[in-house]
Amino acid sequence: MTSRSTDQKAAIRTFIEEVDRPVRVHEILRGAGESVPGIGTATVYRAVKAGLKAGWLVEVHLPGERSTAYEMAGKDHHHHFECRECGTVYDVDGCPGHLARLIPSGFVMEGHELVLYGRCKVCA
Amino acid sequence: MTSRSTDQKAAIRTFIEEVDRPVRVHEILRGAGESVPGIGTATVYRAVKAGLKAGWLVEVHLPGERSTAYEMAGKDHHHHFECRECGTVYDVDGCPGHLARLIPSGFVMEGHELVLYGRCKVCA
DNA sequence: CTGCTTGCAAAACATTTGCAATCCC
DNA sequence: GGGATTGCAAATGTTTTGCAAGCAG
Repeated sequence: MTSRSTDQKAAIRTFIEEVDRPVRVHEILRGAGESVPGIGTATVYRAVKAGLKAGWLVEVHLPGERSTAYEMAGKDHHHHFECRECGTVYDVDGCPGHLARLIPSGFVMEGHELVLYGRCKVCA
Repeated sequence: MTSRSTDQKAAIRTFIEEVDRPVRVHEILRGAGESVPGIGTATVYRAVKAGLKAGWLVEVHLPGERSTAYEMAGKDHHHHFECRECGTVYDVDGCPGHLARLIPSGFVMEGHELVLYGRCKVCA
């Protein structure tokens, strides 16, 4: 039941830390694959699942994307901006706040997710 | 290239109109299947794709859901609330607004998507 | 009739799981 | 050595596409 350290896990976590933006599994596979050739898809999924449970990773859901993205947890509360031109996802600091006022009484708000989209500085 | 009217297409559109909330393909299949028994999955996907292109349908992406949901277009600007208990998705009127202030200068905002989640009135 | 539509089955993807071989401790 | 871990392949679940048969116009 104890967790062991392996080259694969290290490469996966290091890659996600270094890119510092939401990445999808196939990007992780490519990135971590440079340090550990032959790394398998299942290994990435297992590491990601473990990271979510351990709390050092969080999911990022992007409208229009069929695959889930992930980024390091522990950042300040923030949201995302997806460029419709190049597909890159940027972190956006800040939050509109006071969202609970939007829901009907009797409902309990536990969280929210916000994605802005348009064109980034490079593509505008 | 012309579009013909069929019982399947009518049933699909009618069902989505009547439920008046985001629905997934398997829900449409069940709902429209009551009017047109034997309707196929591919038919629903094709009708949905056509609806998106024609503009009377819009996609709704729900965090944590593997399948995309759809609802009628043309409603007033609104967002969604997903109950973590029963999975039902509700429309939420209103919008935090002033979101463009969150993005760095040089970026151009074209739209946004917001999903609130928690427990609905029934499950709270 | 002509050719758009449909349902079925197979194909394309994303994600998960079973398993034998392998590696950490 | 013992059990966690890995890569592969098979299994799931979602969405798309090829195709022969069926219906709208």
